[in-house]
Amino acid sequence: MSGTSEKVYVEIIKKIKTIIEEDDLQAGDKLPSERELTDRLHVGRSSVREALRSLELLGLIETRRGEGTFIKPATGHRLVEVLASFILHDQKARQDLLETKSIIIRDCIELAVQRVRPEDIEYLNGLIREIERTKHESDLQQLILRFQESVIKLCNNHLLYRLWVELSDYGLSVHQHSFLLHSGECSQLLEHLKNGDSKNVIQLMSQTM
Amino acid sequence: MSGTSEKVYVEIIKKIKTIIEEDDLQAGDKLPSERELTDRLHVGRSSVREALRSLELLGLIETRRGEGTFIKPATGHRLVEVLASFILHDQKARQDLLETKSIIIRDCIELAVQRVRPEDIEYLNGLIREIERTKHESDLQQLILRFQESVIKLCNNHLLYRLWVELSDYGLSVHQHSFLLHSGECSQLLEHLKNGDSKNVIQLMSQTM
DNA sequence: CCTTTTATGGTGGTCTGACCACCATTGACC
DNA sequence: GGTCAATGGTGGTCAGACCACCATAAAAGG
Repeated sequence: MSGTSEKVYVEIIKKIKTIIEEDDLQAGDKLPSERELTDRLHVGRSSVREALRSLELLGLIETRRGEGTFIKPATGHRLVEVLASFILHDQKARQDLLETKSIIIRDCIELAVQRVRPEDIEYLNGLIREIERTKHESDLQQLILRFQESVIKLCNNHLLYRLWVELSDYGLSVHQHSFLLHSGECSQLLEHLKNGDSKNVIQLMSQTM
Repeated sequence: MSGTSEKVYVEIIKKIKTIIEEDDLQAGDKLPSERELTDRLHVGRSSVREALRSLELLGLIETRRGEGTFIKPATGHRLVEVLASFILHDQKARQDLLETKSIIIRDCIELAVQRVRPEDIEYLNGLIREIERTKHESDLQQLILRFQESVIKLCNNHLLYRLWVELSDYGLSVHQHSFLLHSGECSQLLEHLKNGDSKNVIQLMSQTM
């Protein structure tokens, strides 16, 4: 007859969300400790932990032993990992994954060529100069990955960008490694981008599956 | 120095996945009880519960008090709910959402017109006949929703379809209600589909935000 | 005075045991 | 044969205990 038919741990998740909003907590900020939440919400610590563990698996928070629980910047890594391992069973699913990623890339680039600004070009130019200067292989990979991400980000749609990131991670869990452009292709891509030639940009980025 | 630096509840999730694979459990099947998992995996029941609650929040399993824990068919409802409430804070995010959904719809339709088969047309025709016969408002909404879903599904890419579903649910949590076609528009849409006229199909489906 | 070391309190991580509410089945009763 | 109560299994929740880890403060050393 009471109001709360919801499970306690789901209620706690909502309360935590309320706390975040009321205290205006941002990514990186510390949440109240498990024991404090236990006292404030009048529930058992195990229920608090069930709520926190769920949010952790979703990638929304991060717990550091001996320190506390912290809000994570919104990326769906863990989520992807779990969903991927549960969902990517059959061949059809993998094929759909590749097709979808290809489509999302195309969508991003089409928006990108419309929305790219001079300062974006300048930034990418700087990256390419760094890429050409770099001697170390590991640094090179880092830079090229950042270049690719930056190109996708030009779509100026964070949700679409995140979809790309998640699909890339899905793919990673299938292929075990990611595909990077060569340094020469980066400067080619930038040229096409400057010319508004979306077709060739898409063709290049589609290699980065 | 041991192998397991991972948290116990994450290990348990992996073990559960293994159990599902080895026993070839399908959606709807029952998982071992919490106490049995406790014994089999040599861990505490609270850790087992942390794992199960996490999977429940992800929408991968369902627990029924007094009965047991069951595997759910893969849909991301709860996930969407949680992510939406946590992520959809600012106006930009909502704008990105609408744009992304619009793009995904376009992608689905473009694939759909390439892949639609005669039997699909026949099925949609049947739905339209039902829609025209129906008198009850609630039945009508159900049918139109199924029609819209069926059209999206024609893309024959389950991942893309699920993205659409999730984005629709996101949108639902913003708008509090969904937008349906009118019954007349359904038959118009089917005509365009038969003619391979993706532009007009996209235009109609884009209203269903 | 400053640096290093040690002690301490707070934090998450895990396990155990207990009790409750709920459900399905069984078996006694009518 | 049908009805209903007892029973055992299940998830739901709580309380307490102990451990490992971290940051800080206090004490020791230079």
